[in-house]
Amino acid sequence: MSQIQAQRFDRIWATIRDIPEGLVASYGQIAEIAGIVRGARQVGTALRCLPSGHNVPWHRVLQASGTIAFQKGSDKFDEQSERLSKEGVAILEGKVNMRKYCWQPDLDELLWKPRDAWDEE
DNA sequence: CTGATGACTATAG
DNA sequence: CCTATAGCCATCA
Repeated sequence: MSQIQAQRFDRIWATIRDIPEGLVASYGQIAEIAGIVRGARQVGTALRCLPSGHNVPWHRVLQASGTIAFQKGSDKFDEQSERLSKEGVAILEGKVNMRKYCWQPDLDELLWKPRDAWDEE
């Protein structure tokens, strides 16, 4: 794996770490904030490649529709829905009300992150 | 190199 | 709401 790709993963993970507890974001949203155009699938790829021992709240990432990306009934599906419930995010039939729980980072919050560190690639 | 795959999304019917 | 389709692009075999 190249350096650039590793940094891209880091950026994705860092973005997801910024999602506050009790809120969620979509894959496309994470990609956009991380500065990756049309990168929804890459966000999924990055999460799939999460190293063990990470502290990334991957369960706060959902599809744009608010649906959990895993197949209903799978272990991952159950784990994600349980983790979200524990944080106070209501799950109904494997879906979340994005209107209510979607993370909308403030402009301040975005500026607070030094963009210089992102442009190194 | 090449083709298949997927933790995606938007659009159309 | 559901299915089908078509883009998408890093990974992986």
